[in-house]
Amino acid sequence: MVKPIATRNLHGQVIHELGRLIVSGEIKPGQSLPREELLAERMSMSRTALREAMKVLSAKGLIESRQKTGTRVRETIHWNQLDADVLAWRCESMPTEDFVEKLVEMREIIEPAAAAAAARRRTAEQLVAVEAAYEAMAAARNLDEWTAADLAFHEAVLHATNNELMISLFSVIETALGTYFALSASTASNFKYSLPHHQKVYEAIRRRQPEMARQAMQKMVADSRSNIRRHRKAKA
Amino acid sequence: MVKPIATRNLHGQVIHELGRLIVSGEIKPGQSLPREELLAERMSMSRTALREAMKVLSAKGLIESRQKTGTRVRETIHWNQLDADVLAWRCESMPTEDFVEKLVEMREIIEPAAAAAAARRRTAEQLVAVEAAYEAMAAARNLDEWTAADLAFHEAVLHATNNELMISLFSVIETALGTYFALSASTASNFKYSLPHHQKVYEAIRRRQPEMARQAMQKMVADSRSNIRRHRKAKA
DNA sequence: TATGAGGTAAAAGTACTACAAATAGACGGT
DNA sequence: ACCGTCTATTTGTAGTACTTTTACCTCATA
Repeated sequence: MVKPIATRNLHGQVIHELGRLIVSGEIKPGQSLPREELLAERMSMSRTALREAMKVLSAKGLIESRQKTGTRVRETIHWNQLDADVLAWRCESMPTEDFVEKLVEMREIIEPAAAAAAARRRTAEQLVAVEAAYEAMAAARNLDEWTAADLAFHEAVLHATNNELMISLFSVIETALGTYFALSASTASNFKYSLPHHQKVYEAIRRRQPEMARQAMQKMVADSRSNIRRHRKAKA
Repeated sequence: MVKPIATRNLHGQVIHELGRLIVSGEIKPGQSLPREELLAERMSMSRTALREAMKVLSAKGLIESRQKTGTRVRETIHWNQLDADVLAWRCESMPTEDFVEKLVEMREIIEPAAAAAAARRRTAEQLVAVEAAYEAMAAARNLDEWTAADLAFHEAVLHATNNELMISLFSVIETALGTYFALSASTASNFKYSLPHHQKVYEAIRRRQPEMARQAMQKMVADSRSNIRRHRKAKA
């Protein structure tokens, strides 16, 4: 689930490093990178490996290379913002407040719709997966177990939509939940408070009640949104 | 807007070629590619260029390379289905009926929500962009002009949400509209029939009426969905 | 027979070099 | 002042050599 990012490869490290620099804004759009030969030398690596890393970044829409001109960082409009790596890099360097808002907004749009679709089309096996995740949440004895089960729950719901485009949005939910747990770590005491919400969603999906599922999920996300707000105020 | 796909680079071509083969299912998940040296020779290119192409595909989650084992196609779950290229490759080899359904479902979820958000948060400039696109649709004198303006309209709405995660979903809308026009080409005569829908959306965004915008957009998408259905039946 | 240590080879990963292709920008001619 | 041409710079491609990882085979041992 959560990838180790061990990335022991050389270009893996470089992808990560450059990606983070760009996404965090330390290298701004329009700005151009040193030419390959020089950059490779500066990072003490071969041009070959560097180029492979750059290809990956360009695949994610972060950079663009042209002969003679060199390589420049593209406008944020062109970034694959939904790419798991891009999202992760964005969160690494302290997610800004408004980014968290945007993540929550996405959840509010995606998840209720997904829950409804799941209630409509889920197979028996997919229901089992949702149930299993719910049970794991109920049984969780610490925050780690809870977060793992929580993620599994939301992923199972997305899978139950039987729409792979939907499933690909899991990267967003994953990131959103990740930052949520990071922000509301204070609630480590009663981390299970949202269990009833999850139960309602699960029940609605089981009973094939799309509208019920939508509303339950909507409440859950709205609740977690207000929770973040509360936490932020408490800290301010 | 629509990228030329000229992709004169060698590895650009290879990315496209391999990507299409994988996404279309001609090379199935789990299956492994010939080893780099051999594949490079078979495609009459250098290993260097081939590897750069493969890095891009692995960045999109399509393949995975490990030493000794070789390179294998990953399960579809891991594909970045929302990536513009992946979507395009998928449509190139005859989009299946259920894929079109999934695209429409995504539109039904995303666009009404986007319209509502745009009505809430659009700036003056963003409104101008939406208006300009609408005017262009009204002024369109042939199908090409219409499709271009239509795309611009939907893109402008997404931009007006001021949420870049939302904006990244434009690739999905673009693909959906593309296949829509491809399918309902028969309506080339009265291609402007959906103009009133667009007007309502535009008006609601102008007047900052989120719920109105949501409903108008919802109707628009629902209408185009039923239009596809009708067309399919007519053909069958 | 099972099991585990160790060796081997095969494939990807990295490095270096050389050259090709494109093109921004300078140069020069009209 | 304009327009073609030339040049230098930077990415793109190729080829080769070597390194690292690791699946799998071998064989000794329990």
